[in-house]
Amino acid sequence: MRPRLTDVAEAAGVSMKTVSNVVNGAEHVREETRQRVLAAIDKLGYRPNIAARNLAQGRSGVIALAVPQLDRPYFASLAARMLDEAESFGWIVQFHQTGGRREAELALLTERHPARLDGIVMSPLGLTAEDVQNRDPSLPLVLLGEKAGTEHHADHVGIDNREAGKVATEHLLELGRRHVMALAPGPRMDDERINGYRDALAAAGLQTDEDIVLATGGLRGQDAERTLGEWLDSGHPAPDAVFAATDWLAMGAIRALVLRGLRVPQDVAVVGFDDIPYDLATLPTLTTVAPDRVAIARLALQALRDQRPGSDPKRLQAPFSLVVRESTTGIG
Amino acid sequence: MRPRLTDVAEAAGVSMKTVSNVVNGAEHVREETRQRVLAAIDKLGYRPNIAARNLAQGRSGVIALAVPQLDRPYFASLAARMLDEAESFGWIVQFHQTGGRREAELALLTERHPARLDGIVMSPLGLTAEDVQNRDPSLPLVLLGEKAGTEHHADHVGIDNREAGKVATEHLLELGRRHVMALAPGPRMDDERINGYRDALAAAGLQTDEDIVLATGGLRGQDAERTLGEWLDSGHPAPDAVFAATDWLAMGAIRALVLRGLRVPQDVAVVGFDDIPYDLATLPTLTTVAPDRVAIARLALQALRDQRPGSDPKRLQAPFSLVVRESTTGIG
DNA sequence: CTCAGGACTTACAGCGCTGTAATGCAGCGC
DNA sequence: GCGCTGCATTACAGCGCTGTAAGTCCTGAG
Repeated sequence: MRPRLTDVAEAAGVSMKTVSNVVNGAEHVREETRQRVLAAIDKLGYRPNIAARNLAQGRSGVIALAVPQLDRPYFASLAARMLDEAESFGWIVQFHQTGGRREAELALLTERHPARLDGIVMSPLGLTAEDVQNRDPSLPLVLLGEKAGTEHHADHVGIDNREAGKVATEHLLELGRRHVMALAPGPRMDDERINGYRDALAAAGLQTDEDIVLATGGLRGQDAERTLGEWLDSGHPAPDAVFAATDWLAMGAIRALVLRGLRVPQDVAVVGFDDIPYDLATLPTLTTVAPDRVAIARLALQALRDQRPGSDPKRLQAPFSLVVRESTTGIG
Repeated sequence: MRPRLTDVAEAAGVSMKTVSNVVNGAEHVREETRQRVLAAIDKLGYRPNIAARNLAQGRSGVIALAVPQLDRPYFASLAARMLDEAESFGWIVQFHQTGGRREAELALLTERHPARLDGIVMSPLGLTAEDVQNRDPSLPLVLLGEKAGTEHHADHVGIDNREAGKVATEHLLELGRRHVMALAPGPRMDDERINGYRDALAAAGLQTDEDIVLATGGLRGQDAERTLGEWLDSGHPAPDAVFAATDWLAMGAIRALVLRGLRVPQDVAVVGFDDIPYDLATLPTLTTVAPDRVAIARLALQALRDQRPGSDPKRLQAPFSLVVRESTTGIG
């Protein structure tokens, strides 16, 4: 049988509660007592029973992490880091896949969960600002990512997309490219990443040509491949660089370019965004904006832990970096 | 306050235990009583408290899923399906990343977990057969994947790698290729996937040339790129097809080929293995063996649930299919 | 030397649920 | 009409922990 608190208490010659205090790092335990208790814990191999602790505390020790799809590399790598960090917060992470559908996201916020959750970290796609506003305020919520509007009504962790878009575009300009296309899912072309792109052009004294800010109409590589392909096929001159709002779009763009005989990066340099892990196995490997996922995870969990019902939403920013690879500087 | 079992009992005019029986679908409850209880549950919006149930039952409702890295697309997509299936089994899935390190994998099996686990599903890399054999038999364990040896001492779910390797190679042979190279992490060249490759060659009346069964020495794309690159650079004639034991190796191989002016698939057709999700954004998209991940997840969880200490290890096989894409049949 | 007050420790109830044993109550055979 | 059987239901202890209130012991000021 697994040792319990009482067993340790008996072995150490103290009360159950004192052992509990030691385990939970409470103050007001004499050093000598603590040592005796720790020795007993060690000797018996005691580990606390989480179910009992949660029952007594009225919490579950479980938080939910909701992403559109776990098998999308961006979310997988984010989830991986979230997992690492949650461990040090003492949380078990329950994963959910929403498919980006509003009803699935909403269900998580409103539904009574079989296991009461201590909080939710969600990367929303379908959720509206009202949905977030009308949620149960007793269930801590932290939002990730870039779904405009929602972030005003709950704690939010992200990176400075505008600045990142600017840095990515500046990299292209520094390589001497002057005819830089932007590719985003759109049609909402007010995306912050694209605004950063505009900032960079403006700062370089160039005028933004809104005709080469293309909306792909979707997030998949194929969407970018089709959009850019049609654009090229209709006789437009090829750009000498492409800034894509996500890595998938960048990869799709590279397909469209290469299939038409253009060389990347010699003819067209391409920058992506997200740094999804593909193990440097694509050709060419992708220059991209890499969000600091460890920081995102840590900030999100801290915010979740420290959230109090009724307090004002916090907006937190994690750092990012530009990772330069073959798609802008070439091979070798 | 959240309604409890007693609240429902009071509302329905029965005992707490009867409500419990209804909730848990027990027999011996009169239909009329059941209806009354269900109405009360519905009216109060009752949901069971998992922490309390687990405490009373001595289980935790949590299983662990351990994979080397969650941000590797293969494991991410497997984890995604595992999550879907676990829901219908009433399990919360606790994810773990082992990095493929034996000590991390072993720790999961031997360590006392803060939350007692109801079972572990693990994709082992470092674990030895002895480690598996000497584990705590009271903790149900199901192994996934292809770490030879371990599967004899615990329930195991996989696909028929040999048959799959054969099917993949046959596809290359059917395209008229005759000089088919095999690429595997090695140096253990008894890999079942490669044996399937040998089977296919033998069935076609071709002799296996063990000189073109190359060991990459690692799982990453770079490993395959370097291995194949060096082989080509040292003057060997290029094969007209490559069967790679994983998609990453296939992608690395494609890099090595294309960077040397060979066209895929015109000069060299390439088949991978695993069907990791890259959204059809690579160029060319990869022909590959796609394991049925839903089946794998379901079989694994069923096995976990039905496992009894001391019973003989079961070996379960999930189906697979060959997905034909550009890397063998070309573009368009 | 006394006593207030802080440091440390303990006893005990109770978190919400389930398992077990016990009880109630028909219907049945004799 | 009695005991028996088996279904339906109940009472209650207890899962292992933590919060609270109530101690006990010691120190230093008066």
